[in-house]
Amino acid sequence: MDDVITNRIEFKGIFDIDLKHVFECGQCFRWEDEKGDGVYTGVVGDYLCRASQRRDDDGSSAIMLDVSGGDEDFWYEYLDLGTDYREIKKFLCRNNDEIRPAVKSCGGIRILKQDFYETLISFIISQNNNIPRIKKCIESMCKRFGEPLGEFDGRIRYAFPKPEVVAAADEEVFVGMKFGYRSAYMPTASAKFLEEGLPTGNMAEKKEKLLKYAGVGPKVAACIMLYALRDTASFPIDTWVKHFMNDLYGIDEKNLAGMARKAEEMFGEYGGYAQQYLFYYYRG
DNA sequence: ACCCAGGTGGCTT
DNA sequence: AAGCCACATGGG
Repeated sequence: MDDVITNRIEFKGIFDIDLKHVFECGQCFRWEDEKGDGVYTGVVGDYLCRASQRRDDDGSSAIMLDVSGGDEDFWYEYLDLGTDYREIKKFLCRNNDEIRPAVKSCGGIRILKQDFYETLISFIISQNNNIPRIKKCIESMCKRFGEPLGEFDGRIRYAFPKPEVVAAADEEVFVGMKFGYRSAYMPTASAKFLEEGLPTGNMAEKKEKLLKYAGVGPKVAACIMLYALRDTASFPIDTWVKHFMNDLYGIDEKNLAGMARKAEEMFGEYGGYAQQYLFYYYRG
Protein backbone atom coordinates (compact mmCIF):
# COMPACT_ATOMS: atom_id res chain seq x y z
CA MET A 1 0.00 0.00 0.00
CA ASP A 2 2.53 2.60 1.08
CA ASP A 3 5.65 1.60 -0.81
CA VAL A 4 7.44 4.68 0.47
CA ILE A 5 7.10 3.62 4.10
CA THR A 6 10.09 1.51 4.96
CA ASN A 7 10.41 1.60 8.70
CA ARG A 8 8.42 1.63 11.91
CA ILE A 9 9.82 3.43 14.93
CA GLU A 10 8.22 3.17 18.34
CA PHE A 11 8.98 5.27 21.40
CA LYS A 12 7.51 3.88 24.60
CA GLY A 13 6.99 5.33 28.06
CA ILE A 14 6.64 8.96 26.97
CA PHE A 15 4.83 11.36 29.29
CA ASP A 16 3.50 14.85 28.67
CA ILE A 17 2.73 14.33 25.01
CA ASP A 18 -0.40 14.59 22.91
CA LEU A 19 0.06 14.51 19.15
CA LYS A 20 -2.92 16.79 18.64
CA HIS A 21 -1.26 19.42 20.79
CA VAL A 22 2.12 18.90 19.16
CA PHE A 23 0.90 19.26 15.60
CA GLU A 24 -1.95 21.74 16.04
CA CYS A 25 -0.46 24.25 18.43
CA GLY A 26 0.65 26.50 15.59
CA GLN A 27 4.36 25.76 15.48
CA CYS A 28 4.26 23.74 12.26
CA PHE A 29 2.18 23.84 9.10
CA ARG A 30 2.68 20.53 7.32
CA TRP A 31 1.09 17.98 9.65
CA GLU A 32 -2.54 16.93 9.23
CA ASP A 33 -4.98 14.58 10.88
CA GLU A 34 -6.41 13.81 7.47
CA LYS A 35 -9.03 11.28 8.50
CA GLY A 36 -9.85 12.87 11.82
CA ASP A 37 -8.79 9.72 13.67
CA GLY A 38 -5.80 11.09 15.54
CA VAL A 39 -3.29 9.75 13.04
CA TYR A 40 -1.13 12.55 11.70
CA THR A 41 0.72 12.58 8.42
CA GLY A 42 3.50 14.98 7.64
CA VAL A 43 6.63 15.71 5.68
CA VAL A 44 9.83 16.40 7.59
CA GLY A 45 12.86 17.17 5.48
CA ASP A 46 12.85 14.47 2.80
CA TYR A 47 10.92 12.00 4.92
CA LEU A 48 7.27 11.12 5.06
CA CYS A 49 5.77 10.13 8.35
CA ARG A 50 2.52 8.78 9.72
CA ALA A 51 2.37 9.26 13.48
CA SER A 52 -0.01 7.80 16.01
CA GLN A 53 -0.23 7.57 19.76
CA ARG A 54 -1.23 4.78 22.11
CA ARG A 55 -2.04 5.55 25.72
CA ASP A 56 -0.80 2.89 28.11
CA ASP A 57 -2.09 1.93 31.55
CA ASP A 58 0.65 3.65 33.50
CA GLY A 59 -0.32 7.02 32.03
CA SER A 60 2.54 7.09 29.58
CA SER A 61 2.17 6.93 25.83
CA ALA A 62 3.78 5.07 23.00
CA ILE A 63 4.44 7.07 19.86
CA MET A 64 4.41 5.04 16.67
CA LEU A 65 5.99 6.41 13.53
CA ASP A 66 5.76 4.89 10.09
CA VAL A 67 8.45 6.65 8.14
CA SER A 68 10.11 6.67 4.76
CA GLY A 69 13.50 7.47 6.29
CA GLY A 70 15.40 8.92 9.22
CA ASP A 71 16.72 6.94 12.15
CA GLU A 72 15.46 6.86 15.74
CA ASP A 73 17.79 9.62 16.80
CA PHE A 74 16.50 11.91 14.10
CA TRP A 75 12.85 11.50 15.09
CA TYR A 76 13.60 11.56 18.80
CA GLU A 77 15.32 14.87 18.34
CA TYR A 78 12.66 16.25 16.03
CA LEU A 79 9.91 15.48 18.55
CA ASP A 80 11.97 16.78 21.49
CA LEU A 81 11.46 13.54 23.39
CA GLY A 82 14.59 14.04 25.47
CA THR A 83 13.19 17.04 27.33
CA ASP A 84 11.45 16.69 30.69
CA TYR A 85 8.24 18.67 30.18
CA ARG A 86 6.95 17.82 33.63
CA GLU A 87 9.71 19.91 35.11
CA ILE A 88 9.09 22.73 32.68
CA LYS A 89 5.39 22.81 33.49
CA LYS A 90 6.07 22.75 37.20
CA PHE A 91 8.45 25.66 36.82
CA LEU A 92 6.03 27.71 34.73
CA CYS A 93 3.14 27.18 37.13
CA ARG A 94 5.02 27.99 40.30
CA ASN A 95 3.72 31.34 41.58
CA ASN A 96 1.67 31.79 38.45
CA ASP A 97 -2.04 30.95 38.70
CA GLU A 98 -2.74 32.63 35.37
CA ILE A 99 -0.91 30.11 33.22
CA ARG A 100 -2.19 26.96 34.94
CA PRO A 101 -5.36 26.42 32.88
CA ALA A 102 -3.34 26.69 29.66
CA VAL A 103 -0.68 24.28 30.85
CA LYS A 104 -3.28 21.84 32.11
CA SER A 105 -5.34 21.95 28.94
CA CYS A 106 -2.46 22.04 26.44
CA GLY A 107 0.00 19.97 28.42
CA GLY A 108 0.82 17.63 25.55
CA ILE A 109 2.79 20.16 23.54
CA ARG A 110 6.34 19.44 22.48
CA ILE A 111 8.39 22.09 20.74
CA LEU A 112 9.57 20.49 17.53
CA LYS A 113 13.11 20.93 16.25
CA GLN A 114 12.36 22.16 12.76
CA ASP A 115 14.52 22.90 9.75
CA PHE A 116 15.87 26.44 9.77
CA TYR A 117 15.20 27.35 6.15
CA GLU A 118 11.69 25.93 6.16
CA THR A 119 10.92 27.79 9.37
CA LEU A 120 12.35 31.02 7.99
CA ILE A 121 10.19 30.88 4.88
CA SER A 122 7.09 29.58 6.64
CA PHE A 123 7.07 32.34 9.21
CA ILE A 124 7.74 35.05 6.66
CA ILE A 125 4.56 33.80 5.01
CA SER A 126 2.79 33.86 8.37
CA GLN A 127 2.96 37.62 8.84
CA ASN A 128 -0.45 39.30 8.88
CA ASN A 129 -1.96 36.02 7.75
CA ASN A 130 -4.05 33.21 9.22
CA ILE A 131 -3.08 29.60 9.73
CA PRO A 132 -5.29 27.94 7.10
CA ARG A 133 -4.04 30.31 4.44
CA ILE A 134 -0.42 29.96 5.57
CA LYS A 135 -0.79 26.21 5.09
CA LYS A 136 -2.23 26.69 1.63
CA CYS A 137 0.64 28.95 0.58
CA ILE A 138 3.23 26.48 1.88
CA GLU A 139 1.61 23.49 0.19
CA SER A 140 1.38 25.32 -3.11
CA MET A 141 5.07 26.22 -3.05
CA CYS A 142 6.01 22.66 -2.10
CA LYS A 143 4.00 21.31 -4.99
CA ARG A 144 5.46 23.84 -7.40
CA PHE A 145 9.11 23.75 -6.29
CA GLY A 146 9.61 20.76 -3.98
CA GLU A 147 10.88 17.28 -4.84
CA PRO A 148 8.15 14.65 -5.09
CA LEU A 149 8.76 12.08 -2.35
CA GLY A 150 6.26 9.47 -3.42
CA GLU A 151 2.62 8.64 -3.04
CA PHE A 152 1.29 8.47 0.46
CA ASP A 153 -2.35 7.81 1.40
CA GLY A 154 -3.33 8.37 -2.20
CA ARG A 155 -1.61 11.72 -2.62
CA ILE A 156 1.79 12.67 -3.97
CA ARG A 157 3.78 14.41 -1.25
CA TYR A 158 6.45 17.00 -1.85
CA ALA A 159 9.45 18.05 0.16
CA PHE A 160 9.81 21.64 1.22
CA PRO A 161 11.64 23.37 -1.65
CA LYS A 162 15.41 23.74 -1.63
CA PRO A 163 16.64 27.31 -1.17
CA GLU A 164 18.52 27.15 -4.48
CA VAL A 165 15.28 26.57 -6.33
CA VAL A 166 13.36 29.34 -4.61
CA ALA A 167 16.26 31.77 -4.93
CA ALA A 168 16.19 31.27 -8.68
CA ALA A 169 12.43 31.52 -8.96
CA ASP A 170 10.53 34.49 -10.31
CA GLU A 171 8.65 36.54 -7.75
CA GLU A 172 5.65 36.53 -10.08
CA VAL A 173 5.19 32.81 -9.58
CA PHE A 174 4.47 33.52 -5.93
CA VAL A 175 2.06 36.28 -6.87
CA GLY A 176 0.27 33.66 -8.94
CA MET A 177 0.17 31.39 -5.89
CA LYS A 178 -1.53 34.16 -3.90
CA PHE A 179 1.39 35.05 -1.67
CA GLY A 180 0.42 38.69 -2.07
CA TYR A 181 2.94 41.28 -0.99
CA ARG A 182 5.11 38.55 0.60
CA SER A 183 6.00 37.22 -2.85
CA ALA A 184 9.19 39.26 -3.21
CA TYR A 185 10.51 38.00 0.11
CA MET A 186 10.67 34.39 -1.06
CA PRO A 187 13.58 34.60 -3.55
CA THR A 188 15.49 37.25 -1.60
CA ALA A 189 15.32 35.43 1.73
CA SER A 190 16.38 32.20 0.03
CA ALA A 191 19.37 33.84 -1.62
CA LYS A 192 20.41 35.43 1.64
CA PHE A 193 20.20 32.12 3.45
CA LEU A 194 22.39 30.50 0.78
CA GLU A 195 25.01 33.18 1.34
CA GLU A 196 24.95 33.16 5.10
CA GLY A 197 23.77 29.83 6.39
CA LEU A 198 22.60 29.54 9.96
CA PRO A 199 22.79 32.59 12.22
CA THR A 200 25.36 32.15 14.97
CA GLY A 201 26.20 33.69 18.32
CA ASN A 202 24.15 34.38 21.40
CA MET A 203 20.42 35.10 21.24
CA ALA A 204 20.86 38.83 20.73
CA GLU A 205 23.35 38.28 17.93
CA LYS A 206 21.19 35.72 16.20
CA LYS A 207 18.16 37.98 16.41
CA GLU A 208 20.14 40.86 14.97
CA LYS A 209 21.20 38.71 12.01
CA LEU A 210 17.68 37.45 11.42
CA LEU A 211 16.26 40.97 11.42
CA LYS A 212 18.39 41.75 8.37
CA TYR A 213 16.21 39.48 6.26
CA ALA A 214 13.56 41.48 4.40
CA GLY A 215 10.25 40.20 5.73
CA VAL A 216 11.62 39.20 9.12
CA GLY A 217 10.76 41.40 12.08
CA PRO A 218 10.95 40.76 15.82
CA LYS A 219 8.04 38.34 15.94
CA VAL A 220 9.11 36.15 13.03
CA ALA A 221 12.71 36.15 14.28
CA ALA A 222 11.50 34.95 17.67
CA CYS A 223 9.54 32.12 16.05
CA ILE A 224 12.54 30.99 14.02
CA MET A 225 14.74 30.99 17.08
CA LEU A 226 12.25 29.02 19.12
CA TYR A 227 11.19 26.47 16.52
CA ALA A 228 14.39 25.93 14.57
CA LEU A 229 17.24 26.97 16.84
CA ARG A 230 15.83 25.76 20.17
CA ASP A 231 16.19 29.11 21.88
CA THR A 232 13.65 28.21 24.51
CA ALA A 233 13.68 31.66 26.10
CA SER A 234 12.43 33.19 22.87
CA PHE A 235 8.95 34.64 23.34
CA PRO A 236 7.22 35.54 20.05
CA ILE A 237 4.64 38.31 20.47
CA ASP A 238 1.82 38.17 17.94
CA THR A 239 -1.76 39.39 18.08
CA TRP A 240 -2.93 36.46 20.28
CA VAL A 241 -0.08 36.96 22.70
CA LYS A 242 -1.00 40.62 22.97
CA HIS A 243 -4.51 39.57 23.88
CA PHE A 244 -3.56 37.17 26.65
CA MET A 245 -0.77 39.30 28.05
CA ASN A 246 -3.38 42.00 28.44
CA ASP A 247 -6.09 39.67 29.79
CA LEU A 248 -3.90 37.77 32.22
CA TYR A 249 -1.30 40.29 33.30
CA GLY A 250 -2.91 43.64 32.53
CA ILE A 251 -0.24 44.86 30.14
CA ASP A 252 -1.33 47.38 27.53
CA GLU A 253 -1.76 45.81 24.07
CA LYS A 254 0.70 48.24 22.54
CA ASN A 255 3.40 47.77 25.15
CA LEU A 256 5.46 45.05 23.49
CA ALA A 257 8.60 45.87 25.44
CA GLY A 258 6.63 45.51 28.65
CA MET A 259 5.37 42.12 27.55
CA ALA A 260 8.85 40.90 26.71
CA ARG A 261 10.12 42.11 30.09
CA LYS A 262 7.25 40.46 31.96
CA ALA A 263 7.75 37.17 30.09
CA GLU A 264 11.45 37.19 30.87
CA GLU A 265 10.74 37.92 34.51
CA MET A 266 8.05 35.24 34.89
CA PHE A 267 9.30 32.49 32.61
CA GLY A 268 12.98 33.17 31.94
CA GLU A 269 14.65 30.34 30.06
CA TYR A 270 11.26 28.70 29.45
CA GLY A 271 9.47 31.65 27.87
CA GLY A 272 9.02 29.82 24.60
CA TYR A 273 7.16 26.94 26.22
CA ALA A 274 4.94 29.35 28.15
CA GLN A 275 4.14 31.25 25.00
CA GLN A 276 3.22 28.02 23.22
CA TYR A 277 0.88 26.76 25.94
CA LEU A 278 -0.84 30.14 26.14
CA PHE A 279 -0.99 30.73 22.40
CA TYR A 280 -2.64 27.38 21.73
CA TYR A 281 -5.00 27.74 24.69
CA TYR A 282 -6.13 31.21 23.69
CA ARG A 283 -6.38 30.61 19.98
CA GLY A 284 -8.44 27.50 20.68
C1' DA B 1 -18.37 47.58 3.69
C1' DC B 2 -15.64 46.60 7.36
C1' DC B 3 -12.32 43.83 10.57
C1' DC B 4 -9.04 40.31 11.32
C1' DA B 5 -5.18 36.90 10.74
C1' DG B 6 1.30 33.80 14.38
C1' DG B 7 3.63 41.62 11.17
C1' DT B 8 6.88 44.28 8.60
C1' DG B 9 8.95 48.24 6.06
C1' DG B 10 9.00 52.89 5.30
C1' DC B 11 8.01 57.41 6.28
C1' DT B 12 6.94 61.23 9.57
C1' DT B 13 7.20 63.45 13.85
C1' DA C 1 12.03 56.10 19.85
C1' DA C 2 7.37 56.18 18.76
C1' DG C 3 3.23 56.62 15.80
C1' DC C 4 1.01 55.92 11.36
C1' DC C 5 -0.11 53.36 7.27
C1' DA C 6 0.12 50.46 3.13
C1' DC C 7 0.84 46.00 2.04
C1' DA C 8 -2.38 41.01 -0.83
C1' DT C 9 -5.54 37.65 0.35
C1' DG C 10 -9.65 35.36 2.00
C1' DG C 11 -12.97 34.41 5.73
C1' DG C 12 -16.40 36.14 9.06
